[in-house]
Amino acid sequence: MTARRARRTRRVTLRDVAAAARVDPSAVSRVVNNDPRVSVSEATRQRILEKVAQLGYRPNVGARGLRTSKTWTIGFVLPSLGNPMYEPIVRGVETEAHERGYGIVLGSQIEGRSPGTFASLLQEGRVDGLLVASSSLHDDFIRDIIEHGPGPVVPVNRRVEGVKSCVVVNDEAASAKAVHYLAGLGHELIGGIFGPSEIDTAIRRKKGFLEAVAEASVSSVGVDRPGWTAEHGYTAARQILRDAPEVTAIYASTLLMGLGVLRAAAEEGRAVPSSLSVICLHDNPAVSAYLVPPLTTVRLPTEEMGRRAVQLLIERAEGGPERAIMIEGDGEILERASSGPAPTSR
Amino acid sequence: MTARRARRTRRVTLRDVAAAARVDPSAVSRVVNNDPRVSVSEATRQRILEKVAQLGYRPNVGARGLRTSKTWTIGFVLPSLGNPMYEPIVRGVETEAHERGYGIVLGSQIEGRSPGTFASLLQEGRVDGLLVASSSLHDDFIRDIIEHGPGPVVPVNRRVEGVKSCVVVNDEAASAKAVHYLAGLGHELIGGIFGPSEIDTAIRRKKGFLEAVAEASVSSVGVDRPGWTAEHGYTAARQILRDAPEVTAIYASTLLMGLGVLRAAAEEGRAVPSSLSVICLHDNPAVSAYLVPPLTTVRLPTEEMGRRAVQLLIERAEGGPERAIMIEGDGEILERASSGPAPTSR
DNA sequence: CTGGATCTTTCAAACGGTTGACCTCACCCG
DNA sequence: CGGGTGAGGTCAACCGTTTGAAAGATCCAG
Repeated sequence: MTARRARRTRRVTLRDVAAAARVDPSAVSRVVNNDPRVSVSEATRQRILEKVAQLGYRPNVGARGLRTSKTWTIGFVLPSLGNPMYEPIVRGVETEAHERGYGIVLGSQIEGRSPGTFASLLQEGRVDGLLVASSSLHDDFIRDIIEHGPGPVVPVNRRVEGVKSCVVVNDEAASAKAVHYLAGLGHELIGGIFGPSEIDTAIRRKKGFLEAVAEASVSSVGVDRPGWTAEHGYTAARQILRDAPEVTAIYASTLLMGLGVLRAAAEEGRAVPSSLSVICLHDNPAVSAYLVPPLTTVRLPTEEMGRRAVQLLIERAEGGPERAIMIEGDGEILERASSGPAPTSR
Repeated sequence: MTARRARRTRRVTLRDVAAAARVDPSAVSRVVNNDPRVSVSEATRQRILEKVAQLGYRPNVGARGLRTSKTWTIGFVLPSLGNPMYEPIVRGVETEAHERGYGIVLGSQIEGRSPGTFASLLQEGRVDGLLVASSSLHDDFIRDIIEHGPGPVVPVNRRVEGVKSCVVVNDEAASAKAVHYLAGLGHELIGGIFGPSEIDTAIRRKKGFLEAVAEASVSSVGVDRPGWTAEHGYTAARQILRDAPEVTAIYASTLLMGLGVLRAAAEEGRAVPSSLSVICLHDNPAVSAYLVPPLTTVRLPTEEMGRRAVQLLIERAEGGPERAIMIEGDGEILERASSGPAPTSR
């Protein structure tokens, strides 16, 4: 009769290691954690480390967390993952967290999920703190989470009224840069498509756009939308192209919106870029470079934003002060085929 | 002097509730968990529940997990989130997990992260099981995780040789359906673009494609690529269009690849769909509907795949048997503007 | 009024680590 | 030779829950 494979290798505990190395569990714990307060001879240290490696011991985070009240886990609330601009943020968050020994638990913002859902991540001791990257949650919702969650909460890529901590990029400057770029190409009437008018991120983008328009002495026609998707970009662009067909360029607040603009242009018979230039904020080269035509974008340091957000959150979890971080830089224009000189007026 | 806001509301514990309700902590525990083995008078039950609500008590998952060796958390390994086709899977996984009281911890597959990284989620007792949705990890890599992780691991959207458990959709049938659809439009030479030739998912899609090509008595020219991105689709399509310009339709294995095909077509001067039809597997309407032209796709029940995967994993974590699940259905063709009748030969 | 039987409640031992305090030597110095 | 010192290690309590078992309370029949 063949030996049945063991049902499941039991997890290796501190005690197992201690027994194998013939020392007290506390000694193992101190070696594993490099506790400087208690000395262990080099010989036993080696013996312990050897057994740790040999048995493949890994401390149980739950038990450790119980004692130290640290879970080594960060909660990350974000909207639909379908938006390609979240990819670099997630990568930044994941990488930084991983490097510092933290895990990430996902809190997708799925239709109609209440603030309590996210606050309970904190209440249940599942996470040490919460990152909120959703740019479509209402401020109240986020304040509600903060109110009921016993732990730090840091908004990412947006600010929330009354909440000091946050990590953002300079959306305002980037939007302005896009406008100046277009103005530099000779465009004199520029369409602008913005997000939900009550959300900080949308407000800052719009502000940067409008100020630059004034500064560059060009004209503009702007439209707000209650979301950031391709559909929002599409309907907004249709509206602009119908109401003000003289526009020769359109600025969109997000990559997906830019997608919608391209389609609207095609449907309205506007060739891009000869008759209409299109530019948008936030790049994801895996997508934007393969559109027809490839989309000109303003790249912002979003991966860094993710990393810094994790840093700030950990800092706060360890008792650090509230801070607002704006990552410097006005972005980099990635010029692709969707933008070009304004058509010479006839 | 104004009162300083409390530094942080301490977490409410079982003992706090017990003290408030003047009962033993164990009574609270049993009420909270509806333990049927021990009875509690209706009066005290009410008193306890009242205090629970009043204090906002939520059991600490870490402590509970320590005792019960269940973390109520599932690990989810997936590649870059930039791929819009993962969105529905993630949504399915997240929703189902949430409904069953589980949390999701993310394990992004970031360049050069070793199997150990993922296995340690299990070893550290962070999760009860692991879902692996990456269609670009090598089989060995996944077997390695399974080998070292003390807990169930379920591949999603792919099968792994030697691993029975998995959840997939019928990629083969869906690919075949795409081919028959094109054949039905009169296309007689169809290009096929596939993923990494050693990955099960790519193999099944290719198989379905080739069998349908034979069945429909049309010809084909196929290309394998070592990944699934727009760039892979782009280079593959260029190659096909150059080597076999007579093709009148191209099938791409993923949405992003389809994107690349559209761009290649534009660059080669092939109008879509009048001179070249394009279709791809897996839909994400937030993207595909806004391309120029909107992309015809085959939609598969990927959200359900995510849900079923969670179900199977939980089942396995509770001691259930290994099972392979294929979600029925050959997909639904979402006909958009990128496909049409074959150009009539001159 | 007494002795189960039954219902309600409490006790205490885990789970796997961490950590302040304590113990035991050997060694050194005056 | 006594005592101080420091290195090397162990003890035991604790973190917040769960859960088998025991203890108390209540009730009913004899």
